[in-house]
Amino acid sequence: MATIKEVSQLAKVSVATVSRVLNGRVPVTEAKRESVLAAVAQLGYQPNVFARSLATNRSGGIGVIVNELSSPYYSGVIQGIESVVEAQGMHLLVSSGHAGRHLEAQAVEFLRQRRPDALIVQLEATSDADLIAWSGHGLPTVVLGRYIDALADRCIHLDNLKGGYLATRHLIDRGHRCIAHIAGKPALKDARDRLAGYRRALHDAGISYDEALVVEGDFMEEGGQAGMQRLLARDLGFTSVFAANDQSAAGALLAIRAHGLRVPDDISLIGYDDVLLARYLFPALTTVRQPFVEMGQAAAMLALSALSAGDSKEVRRQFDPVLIERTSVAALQS
Amino acid sequence: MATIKEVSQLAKVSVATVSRVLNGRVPVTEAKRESVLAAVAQLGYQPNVFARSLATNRSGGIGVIVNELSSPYYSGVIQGIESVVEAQGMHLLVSSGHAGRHLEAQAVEFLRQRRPDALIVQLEATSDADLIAWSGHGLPTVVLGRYIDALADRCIHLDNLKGGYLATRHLIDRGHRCIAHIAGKPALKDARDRLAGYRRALHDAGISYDEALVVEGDFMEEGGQAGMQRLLARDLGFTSVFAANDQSAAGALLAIRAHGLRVPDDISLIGYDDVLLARYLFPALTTVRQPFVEMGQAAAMLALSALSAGDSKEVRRQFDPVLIERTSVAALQS
DNA sequence: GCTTGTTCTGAAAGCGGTTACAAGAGGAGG
DNA sequence: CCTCCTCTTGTAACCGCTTTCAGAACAAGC
Repeated sequence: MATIKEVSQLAKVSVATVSRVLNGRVPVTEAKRESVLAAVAQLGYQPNVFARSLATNRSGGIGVIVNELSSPYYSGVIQGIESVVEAQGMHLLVSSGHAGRHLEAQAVEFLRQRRPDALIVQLEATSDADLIAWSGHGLPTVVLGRYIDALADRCIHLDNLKGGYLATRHLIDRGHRCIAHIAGKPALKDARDRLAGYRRALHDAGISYDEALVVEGDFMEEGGQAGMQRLLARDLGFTSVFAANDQSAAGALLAIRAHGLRVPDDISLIGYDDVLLARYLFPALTTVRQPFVEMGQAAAMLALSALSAGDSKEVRRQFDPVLIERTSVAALQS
Repeated sequence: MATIKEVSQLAKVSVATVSRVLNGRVPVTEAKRESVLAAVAQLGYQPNVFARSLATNRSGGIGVIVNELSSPYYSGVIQGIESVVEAQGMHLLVSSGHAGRHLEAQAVEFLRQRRPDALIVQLEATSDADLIAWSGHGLPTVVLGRYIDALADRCIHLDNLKGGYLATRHLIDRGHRCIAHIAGKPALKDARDRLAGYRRALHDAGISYDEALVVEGDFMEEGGQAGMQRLLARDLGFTSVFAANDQSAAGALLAIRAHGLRVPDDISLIGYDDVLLARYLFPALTTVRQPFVEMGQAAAMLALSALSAGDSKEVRRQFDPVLIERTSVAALQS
């Protein structure tokens, strides 16, 4: 593999000049520039990124941490990040598969050692305080899926309260008054916010909140299924269910069907996220969409803007959930 | 950020000694070793990976190229790769979103510049010859999802012919004799192999191959839907369909339903891949599973073994498809 | 006690770039 | 024609680590 020195010899200039031509921020005589370029082409020269990073103390990499690479949520986000990072000639360092506070911290440490120029994290178990401490530590950090006051200009998030409101409101608009909710683990802010949205929508419609109509799920199919079974066993006469995410909704669907009821004829069902499977469920799931890819792109732009002292003002940080109507919700005959 | 020099001064040894205790392949007196370790701990020292890479000419990174990060196929594969790569203390450099020969080559070039220690590629448009040429170029390369003779010990793949056979055979075993097939683009080897498996199963069962029963899809929902419509329009009296992947099957399901028919009562349907949505379709899709995560892990192990002059013999390179029975296939009353 | 052999250790030479600094070239102004 | 500037260029000092090489230290053998 050719080095800058070989290029400089072939082009009959100094290595400094080669470097200047390649980096282009210092003017170089046209004749020399061409000579260098010709030598570069002839040798197929490619700068050694290690040497460059050592000298500049920049890696050209953006670190990304998500909980699970293969989940439909995060993979959309990463896709979004990747598209803008790579368009900037930078690369992605990914780390995943870390559930729990300790493992998350370890993942951050792991990436930090690789010295990315910026970090984008979507962490669940880590506290706000830790996040604040880390991002103060010299490495520009973008926080995905959470809003932290102290890091306001570095947070990309979606208003989950509004999303929960939207979903519940949709059911109310269709005539439903008795609405159950399969929540996520209360440890997750997303889950709490969606629940809060649910409660506010009920409140605004003058429907009183009934604790018995809410069960705790786990954002997974099993939890949705189990939650729905408990709900059905209580026999409270609800006509619709808002599940805190699509997977829970899928589980709920199974339980409803196993109970001999039909969606949406007997029970209307609405999910959250709009992942791929929502379209494929039968009936196709009405749900609340989170723009994963766009949020990933925004996160990447924010991270990059922190590097180039650029235009972080223009990056959108808050995203709105939007209702996607399919066929799992029926209007109630009244 | 502390450097090795500061550590050496604090520990009152030379930088060489610090390096030796950190890398641990050269013996160091116990007293000095402890002194160094203490200094490292006190300073919170972390080696600079750029300098290390420059000196050793190893990056500690594994490059991965896939077509689409957010697809359920590839994200499973990446998950698998990531788990073993990170367990080895190495990291992942990912690049995606490259459809077409030219962009694929560009992605390879992009990653090559970052000098990963090995490369794992799942490429569709690139020819075998190019792959052979690239992998001869000094960078250990593992090829996913394809079998190339010249690279036999560097290929991880699944026997798609067997998978196609399995699917078709399953329908035959259930009494079906008139079986349609929604294929993938013939440019893709996977698609051709599955079709070949379909034909062989028919042949083995003494059923003659009817070209009119096969339509070309695109591995996506739209293609599956359109293909199914064409098939139905031909009115050939088939009782079952083998779709070349689950998404096509999902599309086909839509078309069947739109035509006023039911699955599996009127038409049995079988897919391929066993991605998440297969379980959630209604009826749940009988399909052929590809072990994505395991294949990713195998690819990573193969890549790593190429570095450590290790035990590549033990890595499994060929994987078998397995039939997953759900409820989209009915036995034919005869 | 001296030689020989075996470990350990430190000095210093890379690895391949970037960039501060100084010097040369050329043009403008007096 | 000389001086002063400005614009390019080359030299060389770094960036922080690994590793070779040679010397130091120590144990063993005679």
